[in-house]
Amino acid sequence: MPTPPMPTDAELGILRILWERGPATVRQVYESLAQERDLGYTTVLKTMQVMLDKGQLARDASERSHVYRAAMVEGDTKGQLVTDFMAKAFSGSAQQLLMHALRGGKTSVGELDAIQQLLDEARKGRS
Amino acid sequence: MPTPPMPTDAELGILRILWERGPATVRQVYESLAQERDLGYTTVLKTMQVMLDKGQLARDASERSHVYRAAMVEGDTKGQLVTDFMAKAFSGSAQQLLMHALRGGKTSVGELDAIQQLLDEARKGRS
DNA sequence: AACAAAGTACGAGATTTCCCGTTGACAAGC
DNA sequence: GCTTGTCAACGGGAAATCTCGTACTTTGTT
Repeated sequence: MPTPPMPTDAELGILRILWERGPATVRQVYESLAQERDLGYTTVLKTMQVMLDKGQLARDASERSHVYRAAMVEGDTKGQLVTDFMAKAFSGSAQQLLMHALRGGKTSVGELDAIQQLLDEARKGRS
Repeated sequence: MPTPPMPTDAELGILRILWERGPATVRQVYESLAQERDLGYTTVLKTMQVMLDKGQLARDASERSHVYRAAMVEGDTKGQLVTDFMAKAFSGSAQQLLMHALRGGKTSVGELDAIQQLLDEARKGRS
């Protein structure tokens, strides 16, 4: 009730689509997800209905095709997710987290610049 | 076992202890874990036995109290974990990951410095 | 030798997660 | 009016996960 529970993996996949595309129907979400992995339409529908019950999603049911959207602030949810993951896997160390995130060298130079900017801002907040 | 599967949450808790303390007996892991949350000795034992079967842990059974250790390279496992998480929650964006990790301002100045160093090294690898 | 303490092995219940088939409502076109 | 297609609703099943109780084994102590 007051605190919607942490999304499961399947739920996170749906949230990610809604975060990227904005409010969407079940079919739109389904078609995005089906490109990544094999699953049925009713599976997505059921999951989104459950998420509606949990308070993770909200919807506009005025039209025949209901339009769903993420119910919570995107940044809050993501922050909670990463904090939880950081605690579970890295004992809460942001340094370790980034170290292993940059490993593999998949991060572009542009992204590195953006990270630099984030870092500068975080520094200002401390001093 | 070609590919040891991704650790579950409970398994990750055990791995984290072993990464921090090095090889340990079930009782030692149990006592560390019991400080964080409430659970039984046999629960930890059983989980570690399952992990042994899966190839996530290895053990020295020559002594009466078996000594367990993480079977895979710590860095590889952590890298895989963070890559997977980054894909699921942030569509693979390291920038978004760090942005939400630094949110909340729990990161110390010393850690920020260490992150800066990581960033510089990553930059060198690109240019 | 008998007993107690500590540890492992085994099995299994409870819960969560994930997935889909089926059904019924509704609308559009013939 | 009947058929066809789309969608939400519902129920439930299979698998993974987490947890613990019980039984057996080994070691040490009296």
